[in-house]
Amino acid sequence: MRDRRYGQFCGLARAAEVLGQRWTLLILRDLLVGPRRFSDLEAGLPGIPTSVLATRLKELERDGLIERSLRTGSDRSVVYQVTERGQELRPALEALSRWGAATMTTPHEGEVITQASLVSALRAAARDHANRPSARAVYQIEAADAVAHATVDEHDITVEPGPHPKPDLTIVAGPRYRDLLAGTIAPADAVATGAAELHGNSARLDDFTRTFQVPYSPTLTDPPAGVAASPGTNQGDRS
Amino acid sequence: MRDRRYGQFCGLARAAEVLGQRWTLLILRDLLVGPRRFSDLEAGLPGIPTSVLATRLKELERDGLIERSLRTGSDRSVVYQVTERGQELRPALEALSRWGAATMTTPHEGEVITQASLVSALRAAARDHANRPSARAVYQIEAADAVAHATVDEHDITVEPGPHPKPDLTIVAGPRYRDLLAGTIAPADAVATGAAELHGNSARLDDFTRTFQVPYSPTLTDPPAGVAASPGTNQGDRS
DNA sequence: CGGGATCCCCCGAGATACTG
DNA sequence: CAGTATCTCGGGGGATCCCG
Repeated sequence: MRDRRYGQFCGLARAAEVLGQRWTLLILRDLLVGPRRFSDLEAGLPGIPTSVLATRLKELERDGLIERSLRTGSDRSVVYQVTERGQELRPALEALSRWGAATMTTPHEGEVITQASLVSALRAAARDHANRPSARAVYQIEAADAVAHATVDEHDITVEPGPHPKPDLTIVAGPRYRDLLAGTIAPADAVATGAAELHGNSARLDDFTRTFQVPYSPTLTDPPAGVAASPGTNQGDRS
Repeated sequence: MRDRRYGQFCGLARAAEVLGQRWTLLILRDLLVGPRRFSDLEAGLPGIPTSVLATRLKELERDGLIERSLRTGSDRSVVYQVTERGQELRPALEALSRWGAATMTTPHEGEVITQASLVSALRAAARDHANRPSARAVYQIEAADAVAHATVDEHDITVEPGPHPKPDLTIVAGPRYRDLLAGTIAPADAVATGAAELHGNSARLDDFTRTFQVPYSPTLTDPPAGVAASPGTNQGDRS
């Protein structure tokens, strides 16, 4: 566990020392959705070696971003959860998410959509209450095997994993779904082009796209992605 | 140059693929201050291997964050500068800087302060114009061997490297200077405790601390830093 | 002298197997 | 379920060398 320091008295350098290791940001993304067990994390991060996950969890605990606790009750298992210090990362991770979302024109081959990635993407896309419709609504969003729901009122937006019992509108995302959030496709055309399939009060789609928005960088040349293919399959949450 | 991908259709994962390599964030920090030559970057990033710097610059160019250009005129040399896509990273890097700044209670042994780190730290600390005094002012800030100046008016704050010909107030930072920005030390006590030495209109210090602010995490336990020692020496800008 | 390329060494990540 | 152990291999740290 050597010193991967940068030797600079600088906030960005300090952040990079803690967060710059491989998989660290994605582990935190998942834990910011909610407490998770070791095997939950492993399932939500396809490809991570167990040894790396174990090492990262120890480092993050040492650095004060997360803590282990023993779940009480029927299943006495270990859960990891973010500390207050870890919570403070939220604005920075959401800014990074939005920046990265500009390159997501289409999934690369084999890319999956996990429950945590869907939730954190929607949280990052949530607009300020001054810049969105004031109507209350509950949306359910489905993409590949991931499901999340968003509860919107005048003050807050909360996004949680899993389905909702009575959503006003359910949106089943197609391959070009992201273009809908980017404003490249008009909501009215979304269903026609296959960007999304709707259930429920489809008139709410307009409100939805004005409530959640991702940036769009027209100058981007995404590396050739072959077929704009199936997002693959999701592992992870017992929702 | 293998695929250090994460295999997830997720903005944060995409960002981590581009930015998560070692030294990348610090290279971008320096380039966001202004165009730099290879040797400028090398000098401003003590400890970076030239091979890593060359590799990172190629990757960043490939990913569209920076571009090489040949400087015209007397010195025909190569300069690297951020593209518009690179500029879009500013909010995310500033959020990371602020988060990391909370751990900067005292410099670790051997940590240096570079020109670019000082400039980017001040830019990240600049408060919204709704939350700061409206007075115009020019501040010069000196920390270790680094110097920067900030020009504040009602609308904007600009921070640039190097000294200013006629600052209203010059602040020479001592070891506990950051506590001043964090609000842990009252401005009136700053000079007495050695947190800062002032030249010029010292009544402006109050405005300064209300214009630039860094977060403070009281729960942090910084690893033992030995002596709260000399920040070392700065390399870098020909200012 | 600026702008790298090349070399060696070793750490850390990936992959898989195994254990409390 | 929650990790540890072991192996291999690519990439970073560090020094040196090279080219226009």
